[in-house]
Amino acid sequence: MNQQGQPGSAIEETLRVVGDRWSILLVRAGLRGIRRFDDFCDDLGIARPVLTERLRRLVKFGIFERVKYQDKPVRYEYRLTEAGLALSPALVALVRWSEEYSQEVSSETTLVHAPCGTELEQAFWCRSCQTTFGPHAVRGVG
Amino acid sequence: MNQQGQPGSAIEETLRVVGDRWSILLVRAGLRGIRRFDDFCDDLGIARPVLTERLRRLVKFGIFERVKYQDKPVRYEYRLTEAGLALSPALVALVRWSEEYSQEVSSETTLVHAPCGTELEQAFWCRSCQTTFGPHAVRGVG
DNA sequence: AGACTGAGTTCGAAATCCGAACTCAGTAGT
DNA sequence: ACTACTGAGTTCGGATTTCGAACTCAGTCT
Repeated sequence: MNQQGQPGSAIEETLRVVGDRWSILLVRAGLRGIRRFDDFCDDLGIARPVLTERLRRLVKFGIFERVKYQDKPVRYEYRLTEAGLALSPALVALVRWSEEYSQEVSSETTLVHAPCGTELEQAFWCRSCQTTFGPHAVRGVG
Repeated sequence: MNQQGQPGSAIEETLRVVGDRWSILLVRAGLRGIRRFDDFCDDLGIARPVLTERLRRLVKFGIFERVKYQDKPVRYEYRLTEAGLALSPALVALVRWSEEYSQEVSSETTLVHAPCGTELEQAFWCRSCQTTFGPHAVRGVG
């Protein structure tokens, strides 16, 4: 609603880190338990040089950490940090969107509350009102 | 991403549509009220040929619609559809992430619960448990 | 020795992106 | 009528990014 030309808004900020064709997919793979270079490679079909560069950047921005898991031949793997895990609301939002609006693909519900198996809903939470609410009640998107 | 026209998961599905460097930014611009070709161009600093191609694709996937708003010299503008609007939870998630974890830029809180002005939190909601919960308790992301 | 593992690098070819200049229909001013 | 301007694009050559395939390098297994 306003056109203040700030240097970089919050979204631009975030997209500078994960706004390419692969980063979000890498985070998702990480959430699914994938950690090793070759496994990322096989799972996503990403070209190896691109994977190298992408992982390096995600490490630099604190989304993955490069951890030595073996000494004899030195080997590293990539684990999601807390910041990386914190991207999951965005992933969930993207999954839900495709389930609801994507024209292709039969979308079964794939996201559930682990303890009870119930389909999850995404909501915003207001601490002071103690209520959940939807996107229409959000002010300041962007 | 799998080879060829494989079904692909929900996220891959979504990212095939909005998973490039500009599309999310275009949606955000749309949310801020921008509709005209030149205005998208100026606001984002996107190259014109790329903007042309991107808008065409987003229209094809039902996120924007191309609307004639004038006859004499025929002119079109681009408006977000309902499906486009429905991407806002994802945008919100990205904004929140940068506010919380991005190392650069002083991030003031920009997203609030409109009725009361309190900073919002994003959470998952289980209808049957009647509780909110965090990413750790989500099963099946992707 | 020879084959294998796993995290990368190197390579040239192909796809994308870029800014700048151009098009095209109509409008406004002198 | 001539010029300048508007707004939604298109065309151009050059720069950047991505690609797949093959290679490296240390150590291990048989």
